[in-house]
Amino acid sequence: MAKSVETNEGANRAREPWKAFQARQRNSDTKRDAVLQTAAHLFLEHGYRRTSMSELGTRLKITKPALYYYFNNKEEILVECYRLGIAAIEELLDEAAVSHGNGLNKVRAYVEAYAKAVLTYDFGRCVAMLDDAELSPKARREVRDLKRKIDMAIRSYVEEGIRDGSIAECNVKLASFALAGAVNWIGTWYRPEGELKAEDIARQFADLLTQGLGGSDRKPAVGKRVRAGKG
Amino acid sequence: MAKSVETNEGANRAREPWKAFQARQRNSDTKRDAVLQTAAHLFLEHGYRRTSMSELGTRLKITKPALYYYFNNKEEILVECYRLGIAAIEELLDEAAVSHGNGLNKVRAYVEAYAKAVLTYDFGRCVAMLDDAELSPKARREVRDLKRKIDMAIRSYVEEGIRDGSIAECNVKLASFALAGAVNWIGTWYRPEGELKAEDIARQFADLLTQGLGGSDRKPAVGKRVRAGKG
Amino acid sequence: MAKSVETNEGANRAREPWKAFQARQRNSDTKRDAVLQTAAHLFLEHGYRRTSMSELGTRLKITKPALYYYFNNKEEILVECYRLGIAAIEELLDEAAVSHGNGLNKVRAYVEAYAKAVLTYDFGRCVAMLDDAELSPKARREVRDLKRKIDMAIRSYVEEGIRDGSIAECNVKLASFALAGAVNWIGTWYRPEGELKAEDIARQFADLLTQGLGGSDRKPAVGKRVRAGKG
Amino acid sequence: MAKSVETNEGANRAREPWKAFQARQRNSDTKRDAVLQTAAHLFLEHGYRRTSMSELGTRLKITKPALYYYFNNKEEILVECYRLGIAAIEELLDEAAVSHGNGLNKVRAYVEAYAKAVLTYDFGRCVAMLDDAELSPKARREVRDLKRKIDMAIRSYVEEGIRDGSIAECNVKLASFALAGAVNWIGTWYRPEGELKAEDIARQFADLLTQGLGGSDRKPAVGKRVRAGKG
DNA sequence: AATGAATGAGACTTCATTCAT
DNA sequence: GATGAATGAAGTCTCATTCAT
Repeated sequence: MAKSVETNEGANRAREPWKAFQARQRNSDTKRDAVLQTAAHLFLEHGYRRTSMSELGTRLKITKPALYYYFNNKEEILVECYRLGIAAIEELLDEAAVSHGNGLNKVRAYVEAYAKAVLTYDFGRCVAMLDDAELSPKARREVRDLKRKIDMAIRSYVEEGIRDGSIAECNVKLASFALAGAVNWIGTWYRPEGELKAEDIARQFADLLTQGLGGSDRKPAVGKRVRAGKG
Repeated sequence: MAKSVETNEGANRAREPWKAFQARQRNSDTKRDAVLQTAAHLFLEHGYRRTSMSELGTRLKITKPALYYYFNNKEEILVECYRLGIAAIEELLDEAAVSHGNGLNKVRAYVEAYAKAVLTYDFGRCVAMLDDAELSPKARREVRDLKRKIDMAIRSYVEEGIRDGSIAECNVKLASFALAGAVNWIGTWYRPEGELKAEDIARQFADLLTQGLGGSDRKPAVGKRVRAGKG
Repeated sequence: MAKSVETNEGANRAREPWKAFQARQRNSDTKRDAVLQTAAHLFLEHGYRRTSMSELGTRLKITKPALYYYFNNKEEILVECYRLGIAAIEELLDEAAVSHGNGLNKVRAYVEAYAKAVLTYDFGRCVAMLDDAELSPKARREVRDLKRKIDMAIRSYVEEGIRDGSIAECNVKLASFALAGAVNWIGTWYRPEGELKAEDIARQFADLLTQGLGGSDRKPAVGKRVRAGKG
Repeated sequence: MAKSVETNEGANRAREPWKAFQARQRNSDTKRDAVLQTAAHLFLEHGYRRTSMSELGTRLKITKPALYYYFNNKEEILVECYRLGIAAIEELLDEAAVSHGNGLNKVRAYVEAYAKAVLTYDFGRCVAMLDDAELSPKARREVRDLKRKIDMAIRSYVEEGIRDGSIAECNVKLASFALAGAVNWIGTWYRPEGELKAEDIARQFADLLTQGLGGSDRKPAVGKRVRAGKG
C-alpha cells in the first residue's frame, strides 16, 4: 500500500523527529509540525480521504493514538494544513500589493508569488488542490471564509487594474477565477523532478496570464483588440 | 438519508427509467446510461470516494446488486464516465481544428468549446474535476492515456500558433497547462443557478485566455511587448 | 468473553434462527426480532455500554455488519427495546384500568401487572433497568416521553384513589415514584432460578405496596397508631 | 468540552484543593478525598463507564498520571466510593436500631435515614445507583459482601417486626427488596432543584412504605388510620 | 434481470494505563 | 508529587462486493 518513496532527505528527517530525539526535548511543537508536514504530503499524494490515520502514523513511526494527542481528529489536521497554506499565501498577497505599480503589475506579482507558493510549499499546494467538500459544514465554512479573502484580494487587484487602465474591461470575477484556476491547477501536473524549475514556471505563468498568448503579429495592428475591437 | 431533491424534471426522468418502464423492455442500455449519468452527477457532487454504491442505488431506485449487473465494480463506472467525457471533448477538439484559421484561433475555438463542455456536460466535468488517483494503476493508465490525447491536441494548436506567428514564443507545455487549468477549474466554482450563462462564460474565458488581461494602455504603445520587449 | 451460558432452550432457539433456517425463508422479521431479544438479554446482563456489537453478533452467530443491515446503529436497538417494553407495559396499564373498582384497586392491579412484566419479559425489564442517559438527546427525549405516559397513568390512578377515598391523602408524585421504584428495582435482584415464582412475587408486591407493612395488631387495635404511637 | 458549571461554591472548593494549596502541604488526604468526591459526582451524573479518567482529571485540574498517584486504577476509585457510601449507611442503620421501639418503628426509622442518605450524600447515592456489574469479579464480591450487610440488617428489622406483631406476616426478603428498591430508586428521579426538600421526601417515603397507600375507607374496619388520623 | 441478506476489510476514535523525567 | 507524551486494545460504523434465489 505505502509504496511511495521518500527522496528528500531533509524533509524526511523533519518528519521523523522521533527517531533522532527520542522524546527527550521540548520538541512537542516540532513533532506537531512534523505531523502536519507528513499529513500534507500524504494528503497531496493520495488525497485526504485515502490517507488513513494509520498510514500517517506509520510514516511518522508513531502509533495512531499518538496522533490524537496532537490533534483531536483527522479533520483538524486538514484544517490546520489549510490554515498554514492560506496564511502563507496571504502574506505573499500583501507583499505583492506593496511595491508594484499599477493593477496589472500587482496581479502579475501576485500570480507569480502564488504560483511559487503552490509549486514549492506543501501547505500552499493543499489550498490549491484539496477538496474542502471533505470537511464538516463548520470546518468548511471556516476554510471557505479564509479562502475568500484570497479571492477578494485578487479581485481587488484586477479592479484596480481596470480603473487605472492597465487591465482591459472584463468580468472581474471571471478573470479572477481564470487566474486562480490556472495556478491552482499547477499542483495537478507539477513534479519536482521535472526539468523546469519552480521559479521559471512561476515567472512564465505570470507572463502568460497577464499578457495572453497573442503573438507578434499583433504588434503592427496598432492596438487592434480582438474582443474590444468594435470601437 | 438521501434527501436531496431533484428539481430538473427531465434529468430526473432520465435517471430513473425504472419508474417509467417497469416491464421487460430492451432498455438495458438506457438503464446503463442512467446509472452513468446519476453516477457522474453524484461523483461531481460529493466526490468519487464519498459516493457509495448504496447511495447510487438509492438515487436510481434500484438495488446494489442491480448495479453490479451493469458494471463489474465501482471503478468501472468511473472509468466509463471518463471515457464518455473524454470522447466528447475530443470531438470538440476536432471540430475546433477543422474550420478555424490560424493557431491562435484554433486555440480560442478549442478553449471555448472545452469550457462549454465542462460547463454543461456532466461527463465533461468529470474529466476536469475527478481525481484519477482514485483509480487502480491499470485503470489510471488507461484514463491518463486518453487524457494525454487531449493534452497533445492543445499543444499542437499552440505550436501551430507559434509557427504561424499568431501565438508568441513561449513554453508550449506551460501554456497548455495554464489553459487547461483555467478551464478545468471552472467545475470548482460554477453553479448553474448563477447569473452568468454557460455560453457567456465560455466566450469570455476564451477571450481572456487568448488575449490576456492587458488593458487599453497597451494599444498606444505601438506593439511594445511587455515580455518579449524586443523593441 | 462470552462466558454466559444459555439455559433456556426455547429462548436460545429463538435467538439463533440462522442455524436452523439457513437464510431461506421470509424470516427477516424473525431475525430482527431475534436480534432484539438477544440484545435485550445482553443489555440486561452486562449493561448497554458493555455490550459490544461484536458480542451481540457472536451470540447470534452473524457478523457485525449483518446487524447493521437490520438496525442503523446500536442506539436504535436500544430504543427499540424500550419501545417494545413500554408498549407492553402500557397495554397492561389499560387492562388494569378497565375492570377494577376503586383507585386503590386499580393501583393494585397495575402494580401486579407491571411487576409481572418486569419479572417475565426482557423488554419490560429493559424499561425498568436500562439507563436512558446512554441515549443521544433526541432518542432520550423520545424514550422519556414514552416513559412519562406510564408515569402519568400511575399518578392518575393514585389521584383517583385519593378522590374516591380508597387511598389516603398523600403526595401523588412521591407515592408514584415509590411504587415505580420498588417494581423497577425487581430487575436488579430477581433471578428466574430462585424459589419464588414470578406470579407470587407480583402478587405479594402488590399487597405490600398497597397495604403497607402494618401488622395484624392494627386491625383490632382500635385506633392504635402504628408509627407514632401506641398510646 | 467539560462545560458543566458548578453552582455550589463550597462543594467546588472541596473538589479543587489544587487551586488553593498549590504548594507542598500535607494535604494529600484532602486531595484524595477531592478525587473521590468529584468521581462520585461524575459517576452519578454520567455513569461510571462514561466517566473517563481524563474528564475526572480535567474537572480536578490535575493530570491523569496524578490520579494514578492516588489510586491504582479506575475501579479502585469506584470501590472506594462504594465503601464510603456503605459505611455511612451502616452507621445510619445502627442509629436506627438503637433508639426506636418495635420492629416497624425501626424499619421506619431506617427507611427515613437511608432515604436521607441517598438524597443528600453523593457516596450514599453511589451505593443506590451505581451498577456493580462494572466491577471485576474480585471487587464485585467485596462490594456485594458489604451491601449484603445492609440488606441483612433491614431483613432483621422486618423479622423483628413480624415477631413483635408490628409488621404483618409476609415474605421478608420480598418486603426488604421492596423497601430498598423504592429508596434506591430515589436517585433516579430526584433533582435538588425541585420543590420538595430532602427531609420531607425522606419522611413521606417512610410513611408511605410503612403504612401503605390505604385510604380512610379502611377506617370503618375499626377504623383509625395511622397517618390521616391525627384528629 | 434483479433482489434480500450477508460479509471481510478497514476506517476513525476513545480510553485506561504507563514511561521517563 | 506530578507531568507530557505515548500506547494497546477495543469499540462503532461504512463500504464494496457477493451469494443464493
